[in-house]
Amino acid sequence: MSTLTPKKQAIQDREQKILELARRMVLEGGYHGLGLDSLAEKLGVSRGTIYNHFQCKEEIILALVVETMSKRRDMFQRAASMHGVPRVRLAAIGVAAELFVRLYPDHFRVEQIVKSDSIWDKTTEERRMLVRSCQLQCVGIVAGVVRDGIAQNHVSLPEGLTPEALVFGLWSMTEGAYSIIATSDSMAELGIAEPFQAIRRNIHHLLDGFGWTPLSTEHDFESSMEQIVRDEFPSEFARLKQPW
Amino acid sequence: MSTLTPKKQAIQDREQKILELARRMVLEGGYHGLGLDSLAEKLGVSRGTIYNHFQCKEEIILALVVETMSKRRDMFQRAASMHGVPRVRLAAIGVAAELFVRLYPDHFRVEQIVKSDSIWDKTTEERRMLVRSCQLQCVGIVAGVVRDGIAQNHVSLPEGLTPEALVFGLWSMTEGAYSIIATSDSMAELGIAEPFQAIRRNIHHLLDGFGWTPLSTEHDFESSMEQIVRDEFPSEFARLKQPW
DNA sequence: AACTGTTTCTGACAATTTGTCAGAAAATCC
DNA sequence: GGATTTTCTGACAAATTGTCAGAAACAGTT
Repeated sequence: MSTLTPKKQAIQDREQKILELARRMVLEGGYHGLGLDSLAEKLGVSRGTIYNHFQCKEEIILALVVETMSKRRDMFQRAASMHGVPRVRLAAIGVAAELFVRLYPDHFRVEQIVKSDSIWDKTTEERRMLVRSCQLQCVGIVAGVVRDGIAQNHVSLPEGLTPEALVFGLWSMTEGAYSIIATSDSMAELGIAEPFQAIRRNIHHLLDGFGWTPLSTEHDFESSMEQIVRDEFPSEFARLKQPW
Repeated sequence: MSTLTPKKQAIQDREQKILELARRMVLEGGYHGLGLDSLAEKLGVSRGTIYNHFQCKEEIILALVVETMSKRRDMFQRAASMHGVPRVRLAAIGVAAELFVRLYPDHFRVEQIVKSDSIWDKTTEERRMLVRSCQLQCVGIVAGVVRDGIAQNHVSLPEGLTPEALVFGLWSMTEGAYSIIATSDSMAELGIAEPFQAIRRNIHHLLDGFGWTPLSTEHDFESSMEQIVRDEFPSEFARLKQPW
């Protein structure tokens, strides 16, 4: 049941190759960097063949996003299931998010492109559902850790603020920060020498603002996070170019 | 010296009309919604005439972004020069930022498009400089208020954290939040019923985390912000569709 | 009003690029 | 080895961007 005919296998392999090539092209030149003619040539097939795999160019890009989001969700899941107090597990998810954008900057960039370009109309409902589902899962994983923190009396949210609203804050800050970093060609010019460190510290202070114990004044989260990246994400850590 | 010939005046007026029409088209269909053929037709001129105003399509879009950023900078400037303690002035800038995205969602969306699409290569250095300059000014305005807070001993930043790094945190959170709101078609489904309120509260908690007095537990910033929007931005307030 | 040099406008043209589809080629089955 | 199904190709249509030589409109002068 799992063995495919050689032909079917070749087709399946090609789909992966299409996505790999497409990602590189989108990374280099955005939406317009992805030319189906050029893609087909690089792949050694005709353009028609590509349309056997994907209904249109937009579907290829959305497929890239699904890959990206699944990858992030898996890393989040790994981080959230770590041992430790909720606030450290939340820090672990932060580590995962940072590792993700630093190791796969091209993934993040493709996500950005999809966000703003109006490509959604042309895509299939099926694939859009996949994107939405990944998003919900990511929020759910983080909200779960927040609920653990509440259950263990490490934090108590003010009246009317749901765990999801706090997740929204964390999500917003990381999303916005990575987006600014990715699009601004000189962070130093803006007066921000080490943006990744700056964002980690801002996140700590946000959680401190909610009174989530242990506070960052009581616990050295910078060290914790460095340990997490070494222990929980060893292979990813090894592939980092810049030091943590 | 300031009176133009009727013809020159007409040309200048047309440039504004091009931008107005272009913004509407980009808003509706993103980068591809802006077709120069259709734009020319709506304007009652030929496509060649449009190329007399702008070197290429990308220049039009970047011109839209310059309009947007100038508008925001002016609102920030107005908010920052308000009377009051620094933390309230910072809240006023928050009000300005929120007002801006709520009153001019199309402006924000055009900014998003420019961010991810790779249109920068084709644009002129001159206009890119304008964008960069607006960005620096916005950061500078906010950082100035942060410095005021430090000078008045209302807050003291931890070792190694510059005012710009704190601004980066505020900027990231608002930017990310608005981006998520703009692209996610159902915030409610994610468990966030009132995203704008959620983000205001997250910002308050972030500043609380830095120990910036008055803390949000000591001062009712929600009321302050409502008062600011009424007093300092009366015309903008009147144009809000949804209640504050 | 007529003449003249300049500015502005037009629309046909070339160059790209996306998506389609009838027929060719290849693979699979019996 | 022949029949049937699947897959692939490349020519075609349609849309869109940017160019430019010539047409039209304008402004200044006599």
